[in-house]
Amino acid sequence: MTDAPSAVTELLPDTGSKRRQIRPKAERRQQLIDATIRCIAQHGLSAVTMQMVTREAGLSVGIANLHFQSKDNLLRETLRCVAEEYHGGQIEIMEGNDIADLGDRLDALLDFQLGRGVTQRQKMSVWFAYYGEAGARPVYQKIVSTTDRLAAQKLEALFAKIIEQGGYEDVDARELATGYSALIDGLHLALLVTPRELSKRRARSVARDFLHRAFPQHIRR
Amino acid sequence: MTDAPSAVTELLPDTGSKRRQIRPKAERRQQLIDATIRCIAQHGLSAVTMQMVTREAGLSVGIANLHFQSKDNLLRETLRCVAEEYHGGQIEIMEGNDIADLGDRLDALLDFQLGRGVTQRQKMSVWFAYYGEAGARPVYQKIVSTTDRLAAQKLEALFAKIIEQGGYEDVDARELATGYSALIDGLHLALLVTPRELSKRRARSVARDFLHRAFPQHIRR
DNA sequence: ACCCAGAATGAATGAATGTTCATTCTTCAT
DNA sequence: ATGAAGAATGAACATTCATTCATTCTGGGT
Repeated sequence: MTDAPSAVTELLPDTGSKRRQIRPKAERRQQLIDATIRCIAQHGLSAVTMQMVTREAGLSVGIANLHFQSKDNLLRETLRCVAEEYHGGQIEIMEGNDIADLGDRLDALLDFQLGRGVTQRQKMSVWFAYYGEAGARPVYQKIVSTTDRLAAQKLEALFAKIIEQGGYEDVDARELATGYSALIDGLHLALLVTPRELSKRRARSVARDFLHRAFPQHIRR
Repeated sequence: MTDAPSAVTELLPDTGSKRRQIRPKAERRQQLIDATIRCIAQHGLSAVTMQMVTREAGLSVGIANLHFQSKDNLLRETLRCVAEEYHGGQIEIMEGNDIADLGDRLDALLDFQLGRGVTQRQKMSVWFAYYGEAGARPVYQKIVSTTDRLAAQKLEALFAKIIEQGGYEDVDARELATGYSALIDGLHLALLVTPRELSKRRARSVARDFLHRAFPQHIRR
């Protein structure tokens, strides 16, 4: 449930706990982004403060403005990081050729979308925290919709191939891709807000059901 | 697109614009909640301030703490208001007997869920703003899940009746209800974040497609 | 016509937050 | 060993925000 200790210094074997460490810029940036994710998940986007984030990262307050120029920018980069991880993972599965059978590839996609990595409460919380603000902040909208569009295109292409292969009638790839994406988002939401009502197992089952109805030859019940 | 003037005083015909008005408690509460909804939609939940809300309502800052005891409470009541409007509307359609044909009733539900009232950007923004914070705020979770559960039960019951009537095989009411709810939520999300990619018209078509696949006799393509 | 219960106001207050920058410390090339 | 480049620190500052409350104003009851 809880994560690893937040301060990197705590993980290193020999250093005294308060020794100042100098690390490359990229590493510090990631460290701060990870801390931001944990803070958003635990306290909510609107309650996150710079002091909270830097303390969670085990660093001083000034460092956040050194590596990111402002709180706004840190939050932006954190969203970009989560979005790229999610969409990147999807795209890798969809356009990779390591899984030949299309049904299996769809299965792998589903496992990724509703599996351990993505549906961790932390990541889901961040995801929807930003969605909540997206209506008022064009920057967030842009980050999400840019990565989103690419993934949607790949999904549509995969569906089109499956439709062709299976000779499915009355199935429109674009329409179905939109529906499937919305379904997955909705299931994530339900897992986040009402986890008692919906287990991950059942969420997967619901999504498989959707796919089975469209592609009965490729996805078995 | 934009709403009516915010200050009630502006609407009244004869009063000078700055005359102080005394109104019953319930009316002021609703006035403040409406203003809060507009503010959240326009600026995002995390940017909403008391001054912003009271100015939007055309009232002084002190009044918010007079009718609600704190900002926290105002936000809570606003969520409750939106949640009850949404779920109440659904339940009314589902358990009302004014629509005899089950297919038509399902159609009415879909129209409500993706029609003018609910998918106004304002309401959707509020809805997801709270979802975003729900992971960190048990109070929000409780408000949403309480109303949610009731609507889910009614939907499951409606689906069960349709399944019985149509003699549909291999369709589980509970599973399908979960999927449909998730789909609608996901479509709302897409309408909010990527309105360019998805029109309301197409969203409705996607949802109808889902229902058609499950209940071909009741919902025609 | 008068009064008063209580609705409404908004300046004042104190707490919290983002950002800055003078200073300290670490590392590594020389 | 030494010095310089720059990474890291955290006290200090200015700003913003929620909340309070002494005061003003309104409308209905008498």
